[in-house]
Amino acid sequence: METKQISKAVIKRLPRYYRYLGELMEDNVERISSNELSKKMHTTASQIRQDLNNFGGFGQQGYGYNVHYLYTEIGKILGLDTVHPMIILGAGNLGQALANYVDFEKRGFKLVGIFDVNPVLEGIAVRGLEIQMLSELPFFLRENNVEIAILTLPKNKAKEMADILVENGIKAIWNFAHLDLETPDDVIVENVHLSESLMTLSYNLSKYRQEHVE
Amino acid sequence: METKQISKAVIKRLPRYYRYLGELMEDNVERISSNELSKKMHTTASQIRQDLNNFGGFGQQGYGYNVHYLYTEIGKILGLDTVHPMIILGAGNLGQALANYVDFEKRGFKLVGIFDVNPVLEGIAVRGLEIQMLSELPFFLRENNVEIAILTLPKNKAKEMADILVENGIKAIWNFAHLDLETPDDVIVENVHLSESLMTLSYNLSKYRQEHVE
DNA sequence: TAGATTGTTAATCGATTAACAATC
DNA sequence: TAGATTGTTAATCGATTAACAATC
Repeated sequence: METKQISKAVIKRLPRYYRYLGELMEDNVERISSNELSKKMHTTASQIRQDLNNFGGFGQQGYGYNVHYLYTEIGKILGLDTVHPMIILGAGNLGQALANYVDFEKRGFKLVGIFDVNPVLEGIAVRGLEIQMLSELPFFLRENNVEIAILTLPKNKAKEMADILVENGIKAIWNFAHLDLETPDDVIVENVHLSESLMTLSYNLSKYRQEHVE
Repeated sequence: METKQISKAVIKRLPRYYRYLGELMEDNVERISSNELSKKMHTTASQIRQDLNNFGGFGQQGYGYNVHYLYTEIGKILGLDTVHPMIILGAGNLGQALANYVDFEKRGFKLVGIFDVNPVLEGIAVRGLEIQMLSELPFFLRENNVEIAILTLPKNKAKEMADILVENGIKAIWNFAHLDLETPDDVIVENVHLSESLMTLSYNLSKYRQEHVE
């Protein structure tokens, strides 16, 4: 349907615009020009205008952008105007940390289930939800409407569970496991590879050290 | 000193090469060609050769790359051959999750301290380290050699603490707080904005839905 | 030696920045 | 109307892919 393909780079920047606009709203700023915003965000006004115009003309010549309007529109583009039921697979520290992120629910990401393999955890409540056994997952998926699955399981288990998720019609996986999931094209996977992020940091640190040896 | 500037895109790919090479080693694969590796990783052989040649000629014509050698060399480039003492600021679920990542220590990222504001947590042991009060941080930094600080504090507190870290000579911050830190140029900041990652997922989900309405 | 595959240069593609006419 | 600032086209820059000579 949509033919105009929007680049990944643009999409990755949208949530950051959204965050800055939210802060401007908190500061009761009513309007902002691409130039002012570019200074705040350490980017170029040109990029901001180009990015936004992928989705429509949200501004007004001679005026700039209405902060509240732009915030709402970017929210819609990001799909934050609808509820996304989600489940967490893996109730370890990371899974529990994500379960307790208050901001998520505020943005429409509603946690409806949390699962683990460890029988010791069964029935323990996290954010008002009792931890269920992973073996109950297929049944749960058939009985409930779930959009997003968060994978905070170890590598092997994650791979296995990804297959089960796909079989049961899950269309989006937020993957924290250290592997690249092999899923059909119509399943959206967003990876968070924490160790890779830390290695990037380490690279920059090492490079800096090398360049500044006395 | 070093003048050849290596692009951020290349650096972001290095940890992924490192991961795949590690898996190949586990499978006892001795050598691999850029072409074979490109198929495994869903990228192009050309990109792999270009990326690696930023750092030197690690391969051999007619043979390919020795897996173990390349793994070790990329490890060195990423600074994984030295120990990086690090501290965690924020002993909530996320901080504790990161503290318990076994893989980090294996790669030289050695946790030497964990701090929080909450007095209730004081003295509780996480991975063999007693949680300390954030007020003790400046003293700790003067007495101990710390390279990396992991920020898993809420926004406001994170901003305040970043200043203290910089004042006390910390050169690298792994930032999980939902804000862009304002730090001097010689301080390396690597951001993990989880909510932005989830919004990207949400965008793709919404777009997919729009394109497939019955 | 012949075959394979790298390292590297050249061509293409895409993303960012600059410029400016349109318009509020 | 004059000034400001967008939306958009054109120019530049950088990154990816293709091609091939070098060489193991």
